[in-house]
Amino acid sequence: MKWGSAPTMKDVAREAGVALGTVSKVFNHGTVGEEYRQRVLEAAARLGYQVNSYARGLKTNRTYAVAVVLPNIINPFFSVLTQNLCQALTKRGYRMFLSITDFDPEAEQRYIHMAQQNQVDGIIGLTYNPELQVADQVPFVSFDRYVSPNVPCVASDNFGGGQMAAKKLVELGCERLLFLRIGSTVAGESDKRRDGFESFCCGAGVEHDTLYLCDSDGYGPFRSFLENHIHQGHLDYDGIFCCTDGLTLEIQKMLAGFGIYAPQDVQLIGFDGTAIHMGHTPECSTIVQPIPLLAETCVDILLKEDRSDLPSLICLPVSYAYGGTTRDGV
Amino acid sequence: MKWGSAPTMKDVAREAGVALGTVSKVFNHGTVGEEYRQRVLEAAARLGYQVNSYARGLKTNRTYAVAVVLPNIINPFFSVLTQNLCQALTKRGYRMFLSITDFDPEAEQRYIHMAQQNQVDGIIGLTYNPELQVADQVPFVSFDRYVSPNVPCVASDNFGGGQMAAKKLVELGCERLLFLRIGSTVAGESDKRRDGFESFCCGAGVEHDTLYLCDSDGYGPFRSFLENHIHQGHLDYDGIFCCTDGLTLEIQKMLAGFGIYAPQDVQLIGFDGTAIHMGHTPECSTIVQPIPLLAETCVDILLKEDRSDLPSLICLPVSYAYGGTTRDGV
DNA sequence: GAATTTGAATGATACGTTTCACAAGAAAAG
DNA sequence: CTTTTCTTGTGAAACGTATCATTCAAATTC
Repeated sequence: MKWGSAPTMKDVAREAGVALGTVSKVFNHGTVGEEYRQRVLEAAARLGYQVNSYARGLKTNRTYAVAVVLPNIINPFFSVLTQNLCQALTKRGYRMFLSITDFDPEAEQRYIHMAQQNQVDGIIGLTYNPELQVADQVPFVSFDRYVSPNVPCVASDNFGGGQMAAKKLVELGCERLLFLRIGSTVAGESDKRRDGFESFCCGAGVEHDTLYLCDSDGYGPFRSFLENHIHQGHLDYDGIFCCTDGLTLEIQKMLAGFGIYAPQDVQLIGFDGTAIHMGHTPECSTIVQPIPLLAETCVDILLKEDRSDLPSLICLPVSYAYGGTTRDGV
Repeated sequence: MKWGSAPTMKDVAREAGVALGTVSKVFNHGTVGEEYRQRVLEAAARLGYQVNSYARGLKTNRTYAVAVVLPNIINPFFSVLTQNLCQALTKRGYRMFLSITDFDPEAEQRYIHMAQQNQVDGIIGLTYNPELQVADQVPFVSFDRYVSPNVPCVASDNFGGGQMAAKKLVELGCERLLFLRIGSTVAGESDKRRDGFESFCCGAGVEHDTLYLCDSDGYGPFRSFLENHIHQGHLDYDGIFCCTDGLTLEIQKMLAGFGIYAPQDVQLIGFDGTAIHMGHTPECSTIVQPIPLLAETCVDILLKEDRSDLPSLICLPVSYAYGGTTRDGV
């Protein structure tokens, strides 16, 4: 063994006085006699041998690495999701290779390409590029977004969550509901929150309005909208469903600026419930996404051996959690 | 080229009618005639060829991958740091392997081992295992914590930050200061916040107290401490420096429960300032860590060619940001 | 005890690159 | 016209592993 460079199997074999293949078997699933196994393990320990995973990857075409492509991890929902993905992958013996796109469609494509350069056993992506090219070569699971017919999409039951929020608000006495949304221009599963909300309202004959914004619009339009619907210190709506916990908090602050407080004057329900997954009590009443389950499911589907007959959309159940902005205090 | 398996350089060479080595040169820094280069590139495009980075890694011993080992990424400080690390690495053409230890010393050691066996080009770690074994083989940069003599440590100027906080509070009229800390039992650079705080107080002859807790203690002791120092609705301290923005918010809530409000009754300063890096205005006045710079510095030092003569500790400058919990409102 | 099966060690081969010594031709120098 | 220098294409030889067809001995069966 040359000094300075890492010891190889050949070194271990020489040190242990066995054949190369025997050493290989020890570090894989081969059957090796107990005596030989010990000899090899000792020699390996003595030399500080570690498997070279690049040589292994070259031979096996398996890398035990999965690429996770996300717009960012600053948004608590994404950071909690990432952490759960990381744990789910680790549990199965996989490592996580994280790419952050910052919502840049080109970056998304670039990362997907890079990941496919034979470096990864699969990709989990939350992408906004509507014309993303994904080679069938590498297993791909999409989060929240439809990519192409053969790419499974994992998401929360956004429709059900929207219904749940509206139903809850009505049960708590609300009579004029409002749905507020801000997000990407590219539609995803999460936009079904509105559909669920409207479906319930229409079905139950509840008065309701909707304000649907894109990130580029900023919060300004919310402010003017609310302003236009406040008369003599009184808001036209008594229940608001916001597409996100983050938005809920912003709206709460905004309304407080107008002297309108939750839950006395208006009840607010958000979506995500990440605070719960962070071990805190939620800062607002919310529809909780089952993040750990979402992560597990993504990984399960991604690593499924049988790649034929994959589901195209998996919706996972959400739940409601009280968090102070509604009048169902525990 | 066998169907179903990715095309190799050999396939490209055959397709282009050139030698294997020529193809290789095209995808590296070799000098190749313009005509040949075109032929190769076209053939590669036609075949959809992509470099197999495992074979490349095997030959070059360079993987362009860096492992990042963190306790979690749910804490906003860590998630912002991770995002910045990711960007800094990407900018230099490196990929990021992310491992989450959840503060488990064994997991830390396991991940470091794994990272080394996976032949990453370097490791950036924030670890709490006091007896962490790090092979000199792989470059290592530690965040906030001293690991061993030859492992550079990158951190904010925590001492200076502590001084700054105390100074600011005094400038804003505080006369009895309190420092509150909760964190790991393992000491790190961030514990110098207290030292800086005390240094200033002692130097300036300011009355001050300190409460130093570990995670396992929970917030209970804070509550009792504060309770014991409230007499007739009046807190003994008029300025509190909390070791973290998160703690600041907790303390603020706790005090509000006692009818004591910031900044009227007491001024609070936190540490981290992640809200700023997330594009929000901070929720509390705070000492801001220069997270982008921290990330850049970690990466710079990690990837420095000349590994001799590395600094053992790099302290980066912090700054103060107003956030509503002090009386210096803009 | 001979024949057969089983279990385990062996070592050559291939994976897809990079690299390097060489060759071949063109250009420059004498 | 010869010699030298440069440029650029070539193909063989690693890199460290997994695999597989062999081989060899021991265990089992008849």
